[in-house]
Amino acid sequence: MKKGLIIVESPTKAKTIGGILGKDYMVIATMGHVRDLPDKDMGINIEKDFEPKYVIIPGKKTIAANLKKAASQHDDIYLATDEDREGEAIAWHIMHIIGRKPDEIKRVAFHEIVPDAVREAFHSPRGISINLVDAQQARRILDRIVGYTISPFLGRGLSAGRVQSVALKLIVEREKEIEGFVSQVYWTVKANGEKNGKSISLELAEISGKKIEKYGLKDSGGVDKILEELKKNTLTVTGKDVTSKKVKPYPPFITSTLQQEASIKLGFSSSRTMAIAQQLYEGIATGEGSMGLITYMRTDSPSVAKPAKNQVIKYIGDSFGKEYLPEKPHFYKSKSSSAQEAHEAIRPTSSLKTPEKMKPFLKEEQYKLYRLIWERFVASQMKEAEIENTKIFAENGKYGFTAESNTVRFDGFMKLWDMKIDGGEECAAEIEKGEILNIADYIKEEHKTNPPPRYTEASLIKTLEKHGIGRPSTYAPTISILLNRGYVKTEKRALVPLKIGRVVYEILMQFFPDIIKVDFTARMEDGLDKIAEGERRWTETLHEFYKDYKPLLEKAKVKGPEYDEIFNKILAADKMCPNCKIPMVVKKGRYGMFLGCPNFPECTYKDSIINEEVASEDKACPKCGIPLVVKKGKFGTFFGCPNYPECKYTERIKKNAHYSRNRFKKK
DNA sequence: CAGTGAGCGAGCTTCCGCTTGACTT
Repeated sequence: MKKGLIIVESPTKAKTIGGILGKDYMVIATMGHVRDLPDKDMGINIEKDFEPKYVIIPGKKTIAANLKKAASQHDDIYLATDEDREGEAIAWHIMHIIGRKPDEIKRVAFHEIVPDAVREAFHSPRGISINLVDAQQARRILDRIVGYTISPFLGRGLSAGRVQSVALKLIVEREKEIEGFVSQVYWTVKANGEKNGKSISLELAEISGKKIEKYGLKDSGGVDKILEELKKNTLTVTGKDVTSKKVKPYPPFITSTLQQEASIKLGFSSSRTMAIAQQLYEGIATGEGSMGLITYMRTDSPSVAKPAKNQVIKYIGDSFGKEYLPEKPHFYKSKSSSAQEAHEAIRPTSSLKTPEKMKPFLKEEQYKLYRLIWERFVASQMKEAEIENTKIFAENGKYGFTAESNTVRFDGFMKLWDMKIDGGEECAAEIEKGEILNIADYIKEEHKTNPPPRYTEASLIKTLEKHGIGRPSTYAPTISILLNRGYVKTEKRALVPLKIGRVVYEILMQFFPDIIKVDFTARMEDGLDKIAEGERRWTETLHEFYKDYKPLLEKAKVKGPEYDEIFNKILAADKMCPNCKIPMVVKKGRYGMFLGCPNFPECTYKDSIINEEVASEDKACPKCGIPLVVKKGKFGTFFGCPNYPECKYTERIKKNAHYSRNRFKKK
């Protein structure tokens, strides 16, 4: 008989804990949630104080059975799920599944899976925090109500939710901003010359002591006059300002920053980054057996376990020299108030496993990502870089010019972590006050203002995180949902809304504007905090939400003409029925949306809706090498080769293969 | 589920968050 049963979420965590505590304990992994609201219906009795109906998740029946069996064989049961809202709820659900009372289980938690922290946690077990569980229930139920009432309102194949719909809103509104952007022409004036054989360029910054605003010179004729005047005089250096500044390293990675950097530096999508990180976490076969190379990859905390910190500090001293160590070790904490910090930062499990040493055991993409994680972590504990900044001020009559240069005095962490420092004018440091500059020419340069850039997966995740929307485990899946539903597509890594996405956005703005406000989640989180702190009952928070939500729902049920107008305006734009010569309208059938003639049933002409932008994706026939075209078949639209019937190549439209929501579902 | 080379069909699938399976010939 073993001493006790330990229940955790992840199999890797189970293995590590087993290794620390020895064979006296049995460790089981739940693979995340085991019990949840049912899939097929709402599962909430709103009239009865939002009473939830929980069921074993279909794909988790075996795990639930294993848990029950193991529990019956052990007296001591330790629920060691993550110490956050979801982890507490998982522990609570397991308690119910195995049929134990609160005083018959022990709740233990640790933020770092290192021997000291784990042993200490097992010495001081606590009970389940029902307040935290209630906060999770409120979150879960609110999301279910929103998702399961708005989605059917939109129609088959379409969906809405607290997180995905805000993501969609950000993308659509950015696109509108770009479409409505009016570019403005503006000018800059430069003085180009040389000193000691090096070129220098100063920019006009002031006129009569007044600073020129950004995009301030809009008149080409006026700029020409300035140039004329400038040519009459010399340019004298009137000031030189040298300052030194320290640049701190970046914190070690958390999920969102890893996804951002992997996108920028490696060109990986969020889901690809997560899949590769998962491999590094689960274990890589090296000469000394299989071992996890990185810590857990779904985290919102940049904190670092003490042994790991000591190890990297020693490594830096040994490999780079003591001068690369900061006076005091850097300490990082989360910037986000919504962070739950159940895990530590994403870092190598050992700093001594350098990317070069590990390279023989890694696939190319694994190596690239591991290297990024390793370098970011080691750099995060290195000394600040020292940058010397030189500013030059020069005058030509009433016109003031400036030039700037940056020089790295001490590279510090930049020895490892590439950071762009704008060098500026290389000879600015050699210029002295009082000097008359040798200016060959004054020129004007034409510029135009640019619209804001489209979101990329990385910048969207950054924005969502900033507003506390979504969690480390959902950033990549949320983007996959938008892609798979045909709401958006990627174009050179930028997210571009499609017609279907615009329809959903317009409908949500019309009927549920409050739900897709960017600060909706923040306000929800405030409510959840109150529940977690025991200041409020979870049902009260839900009642308060539902009081405002219900009228919206009632109003939406009526739909009204504006509902159809939005669909027709975007999806049936300019499509005419060839028989009746009148505009077609969007119809909703068993198999989804299609275009029909308003004269139905007299006229039965119909046509498919094609999310045209999807069709324009640069997909080529692998046999013929020519772009595929959208075809219509009995199961809807698909990509086909234009060479049909000679070439019968086909491809399914949409479906991002990286992620499917229903992987655990069984028939 | 997968699959599609023509022309069905007018209300039943959907959310967010946890976590990666391991079929019997």
